[in-house]
Amino acid sequence: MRYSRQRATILQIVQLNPIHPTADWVYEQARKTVPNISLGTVYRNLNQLVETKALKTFRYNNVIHYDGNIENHSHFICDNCNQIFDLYHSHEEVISNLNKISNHRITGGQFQLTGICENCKVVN
Amino acid sequence: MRYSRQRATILQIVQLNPIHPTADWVYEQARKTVPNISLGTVYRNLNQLVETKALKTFRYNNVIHYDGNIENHSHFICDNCNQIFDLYHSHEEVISNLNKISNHRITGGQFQLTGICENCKVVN
DNA sequence: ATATTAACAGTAATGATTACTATTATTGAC
DNA sequence: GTCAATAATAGTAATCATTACTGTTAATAT
Repeated sequence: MRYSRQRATILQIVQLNPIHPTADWVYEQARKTVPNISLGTVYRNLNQLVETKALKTFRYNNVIHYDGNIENHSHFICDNCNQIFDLYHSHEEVISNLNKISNHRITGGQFQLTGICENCKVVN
Repeated sequence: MRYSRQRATILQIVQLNPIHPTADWVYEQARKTVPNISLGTVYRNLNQLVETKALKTFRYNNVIHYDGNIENHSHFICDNCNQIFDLYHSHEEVISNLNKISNHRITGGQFQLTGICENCKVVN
């Protein structure tokens, strides 16, 4: 994999903005640094970065979100403000509990939680 | 909501086939009963049935899957054969545990587990 | 029986993502 | 430093699941 300014920029944008951005958001940001970068380049590089495990992804509302946080964690999405928060808990524990009640060999999983975030709680 | 043969057929197909079918699969089945049903009708009715809580949905691999099982349950997808299985466990317990470690008010969630199913376990 | 209108079939549009292609830029060897 | 080989790019076209639109059909209340 050869160096490119575009890829470096894209990686940095996702890593410095822990808001779980979409390709389109990354594209808009990247244009500030590399004005005529193309959306295709953004998608291609994001996918490469996911492949090399520099980034993670998940899908929410039909759209792929990219995550510079590659630790094992869940996502909590506020029903009120739609912000996406990271949620740290023992995935191993949940998975080992599920393996106790199932005959499958469960090895991984994605947890997407919803509710009201701590900021919106006061209001609602 | 007025009766229609199309909607009745669609509901029955999803309810009788607990394979978490996609709109396209439902469409192909429905054509056997209502030969010139249109894909748009399938989508419209599936969405209506979700709205009236007769069906549930989840997204996997970019595609919406419909589920006649409206009980609270998770999905386990085999990495080997890609079959989607239902997984019953106490969502309440997982959620209450997460609420202990989080300041958000977590009320619901979707759990998508992966691994090797019991059928593929023998081979792999 | 008939008027009202929800639901339909068929088709066009949408929106996120991916594929294609001629051009540009990185990199390793000289 | 120069240059050849080719990975990566910009720009654009294509794809694919899903939704929207429109004139026609059919369910149902009177």
